Amino acid sequence: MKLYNTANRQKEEFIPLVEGRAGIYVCGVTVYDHSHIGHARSAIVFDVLVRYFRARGISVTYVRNFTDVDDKIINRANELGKDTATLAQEYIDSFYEDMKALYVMKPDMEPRATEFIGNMIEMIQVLIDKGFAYEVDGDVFYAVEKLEDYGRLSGRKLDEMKAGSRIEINEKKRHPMDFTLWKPSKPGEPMWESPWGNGRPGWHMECSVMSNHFLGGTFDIHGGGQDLLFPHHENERAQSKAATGGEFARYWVHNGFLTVESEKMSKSLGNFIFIKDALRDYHPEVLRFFLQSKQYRSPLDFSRKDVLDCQSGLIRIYRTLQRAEQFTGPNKNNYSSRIQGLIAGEHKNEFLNRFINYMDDDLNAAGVTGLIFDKIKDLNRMLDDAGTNPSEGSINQLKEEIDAFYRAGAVLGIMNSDPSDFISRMEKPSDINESEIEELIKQRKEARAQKEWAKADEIRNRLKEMGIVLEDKEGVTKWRKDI
RNA sequence: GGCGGCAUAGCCAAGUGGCUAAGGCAGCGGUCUGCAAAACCGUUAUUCCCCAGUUCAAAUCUGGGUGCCGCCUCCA
Repeated sequence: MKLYNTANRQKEEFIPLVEGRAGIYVCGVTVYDHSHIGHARSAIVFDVLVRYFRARGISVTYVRNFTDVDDKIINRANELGKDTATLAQEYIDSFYEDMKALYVMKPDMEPRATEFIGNMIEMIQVLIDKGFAYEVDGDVFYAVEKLEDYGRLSGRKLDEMKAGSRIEINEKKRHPMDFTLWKPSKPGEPMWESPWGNGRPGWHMECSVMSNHFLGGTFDIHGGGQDLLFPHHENERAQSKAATGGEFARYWVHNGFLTVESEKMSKSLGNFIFIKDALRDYHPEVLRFFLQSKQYRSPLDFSRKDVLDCQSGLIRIYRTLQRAEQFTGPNKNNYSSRIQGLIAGEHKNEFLNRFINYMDDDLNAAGVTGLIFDKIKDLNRMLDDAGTNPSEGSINQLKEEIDAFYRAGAVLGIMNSDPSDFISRMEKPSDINESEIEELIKQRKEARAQKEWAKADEIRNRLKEMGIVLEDKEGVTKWRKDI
C-alpha cells in the first residue's frame, strides 16, 4: 500500500516496523467545545485507514488522545464557572456521542493529557539532562537549535523563520522559536508539582509522551489535521527524537481542511458547523459518504448543495440494495463488527480487487466512489435481467456481488443501515397527514379503475404539491416523500 | 516575506506520459408505464486555466504567466 508521507512530500510504499502490524497515533481533539465537522472528517479519515488496515489483515494499535488541559479549556471553564475537569469530561462525552453516531470505531487507546503529567515531567527532565531544554524562572523551553534537523518535517529552516514577523518576542527564550515544555500556572488554574515549580505542560508534550508510552520511540504512523504540521508535529518530533533517541513517526499522514460554503470555519464568520448540527440536517451515512467523496488530503467544501447531491447518490445505492433483497434476503453480516481480515488476500471478485487497488493508492476513496456506482449499475442490470423468475446461477452471482459490496461498505463505514430503514428515514414526512394521503390514494385508485385518467392525475399532482410522490408497481401504489 | 497545495463538463470529482478523459448530481432523448415514479439504455468536455518547450506521443513532464486556497499564531 502507498501512503503519502508528509515528511517526504511523496507517496511511499507503507512498510511497517513489524510485518503485519501497524502502530498509529492520531492527534485528537482539545475538549473545550462540541466537535465540528472538520473534526469529523479527520476522525473518519483515520477510521477508514484503520478499518482498511484491519480488513487487509494487519493488526493495528490505534491511539488517539484527548487534550484535556490547555488555555482554551481554562478560559471556557472560567466563562462558564465550571472547573476544567468537569468541562473537559462534558465535551469528551459529547465527542463520543458524535463519533458513535458517525460509526467511527473507538481507538484502542484514548489517553488524556492529564493522565500522563508524571511521564511528561520525566521526559522534560530527560531533555534538560541531555541539554535540549533549559529552565528559566519556572518556565522550561526546548532549544530548537540543539536538534540538527529541526524544521525537517514541515520543510522550514530556522533562519527563515527568524525572519518572520509574527513570532512573539519572549525575553526568556534563547531563540525566538524555542517552545514551551512547562509553564507556571496562575492561581486558580490547574497545576501539578514539578522540579520547576507548580505548573502545567506545554501543548506538544502530551503527544510525545503518550505515543512513546503506547507505541515506543519509533512507530509507524502519526496522523492529524494539516494545520498541526507546524508547529505541533514539528515540535513533538523534536522533543521525542531528542528524548528517546528513536525515529519517532516513520510516516506522517495529514488530512486536508474543510471549508463551509467556500469559507474557512471561524468564530468571526460564525459559520462553525458542529457535528450535532450536521446530524440534525443529514443522515450520518450521508455525512460519511460526503466526507469521503474527495481524496483525504484535498480541501473539501461542505456546501449544502454538494452534500445533498451526495445524498441523492446514496439513496440510489440503497434503493438498489433494497431491490436486491427480494432475491438475496436481508444482509445480516454486520461486517463492521468483524472487520479484521475481512478482505485480506487476493479475491476472485473483481470488484473487491479493484477496490483494494484504489485503497492501496493512498486511500483513493473518490476513485472508489466511481467503482461503487459502476457496481450499482451492474447490480441493477442483473436485477432487471433476473425479473421475477431468476435462475439459481444468477441469484448466486447476485449474492456474491452484494456480499462484496457490503464488505467494501464496512471498510468505508457506510452501508451500515437496513436499506428499507435508510430509505424510509430519508422519505419519512415530518409534517404530513398520513390518513389524508391514504384517502387521496384510494380516490385515485377508484378513478384509475374507471379509467378517469384526468382525475387520477389531478390527485397525483395534488399529492406532488404536498411533497408526496407515488409509485405504481404491480397493482400496488406506494407513496413516499419527494426527495 | 517564507513554505506548501490546487486549477478537469452547469455543479462535485477520479485520472499524473499512450486504447474512445472514470463516476456522482443536474439536464435532455429513449425503454417501461394509461400518464408518471423508480430502474435501465443513450446523450451532455475533439478536450483538461493560459503561453512556450521536451517527446513518436502530455490533462499528465519542464519553464513562464494568471487565478484560488492553506500553513507560518490557538486550530482537525
